[in-house]
Amino acid sequence: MAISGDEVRQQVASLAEIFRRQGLKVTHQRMEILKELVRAQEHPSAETVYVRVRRRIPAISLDTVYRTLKLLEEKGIISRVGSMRDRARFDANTDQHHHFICIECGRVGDFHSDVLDRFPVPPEVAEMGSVDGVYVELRGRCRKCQSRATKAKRPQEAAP
Amino acid sequence: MAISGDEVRQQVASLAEIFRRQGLKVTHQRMEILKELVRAQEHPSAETVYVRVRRRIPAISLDTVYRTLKLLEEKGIISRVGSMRDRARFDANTDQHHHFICIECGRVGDFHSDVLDRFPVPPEVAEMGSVDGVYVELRGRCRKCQSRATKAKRPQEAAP
DNA sequence: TACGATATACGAACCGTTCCTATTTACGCG
DNA sequence: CGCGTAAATAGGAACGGTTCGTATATCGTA
Repeated sequence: MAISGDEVRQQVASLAEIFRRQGLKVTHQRMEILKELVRAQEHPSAETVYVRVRRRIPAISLDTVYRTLKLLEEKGIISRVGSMRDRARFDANTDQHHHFICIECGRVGDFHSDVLDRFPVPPEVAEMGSVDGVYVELRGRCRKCQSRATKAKRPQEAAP
Repeated sequence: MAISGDEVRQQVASLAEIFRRQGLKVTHQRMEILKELVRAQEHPSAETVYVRVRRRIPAISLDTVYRTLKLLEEKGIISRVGSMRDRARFDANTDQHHHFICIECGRVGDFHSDVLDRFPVPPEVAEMGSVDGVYVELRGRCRKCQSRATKAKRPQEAAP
């Protein structure tokens, strides 16, 4: 859940500052998109944000919404629910297990964990509904991508 | 990691049985698709499976691969990596938190868990690479979908 | 206020996935 | 072992979410 009520009004006043701090231009469209997202309680889709923002900026384009959401994500101002990979990946193993995923190359590794399999459902979640599965992703960089990055970076680090 | 080596050869012989047990026809295409998936070590995409199976069945269509993978998933014979939702969802909250997601309507709820945030990286994962994030989804049915399902089912249960 | 860099709107393009439909195939039955 | 029928496939067209290309408009600064 995001913030709400009076808090929103206070925060909205400083949303422009968030953009400025990142060296981004403060445009009408960006302000409304971020405002709408902060106000939203339910993790909206790009389309949903688009529809809502259009109430105030009827001429806004869906493309601007997509570009802005992507930008905000890159700057760490917002986040994205779930693992939006480009394509589906399949697994012949249907046993209870979890994944390590390289955020650079997409490599997937399996692992097992009793702690995760037995993770007790927190009371706050129990109120939301019934849980019948735990899906966990550990995200990081695989060996190969790590060493590749090191090789590429060393010259830069050595530079003034 | 799936099974491998001698195990594969044994299992392949009984793959047909897996289909029959589910009341599905045993076709050349299905056999090769499942065989390829069982053999694969790296959670391949539909496209990858397609390319590989085409080495043995040059005329197979990509559509058949997609239909078969979907079918296998529905029957619980294979699984899918990650949360392939239809569209991206965004969140103005960038604090460390996790999600409850209703598998029926897609509703998303946030929750916090120190246990998950502090989850120690298992040694087997440490060997794969460096971990810098834990993403957890508790999957289930939200209150609304639960009660809707109950209402819809009762008449059926009452029927002969 | 004018200028240069950056953003926007719009429509076209993209890409993974699914749908449509004619043809082929698996397999229970004689 | 050949038939008949329901089920599966190939091929291509369609689809939906997302991104790109480009001319125009806007922000922030000098």
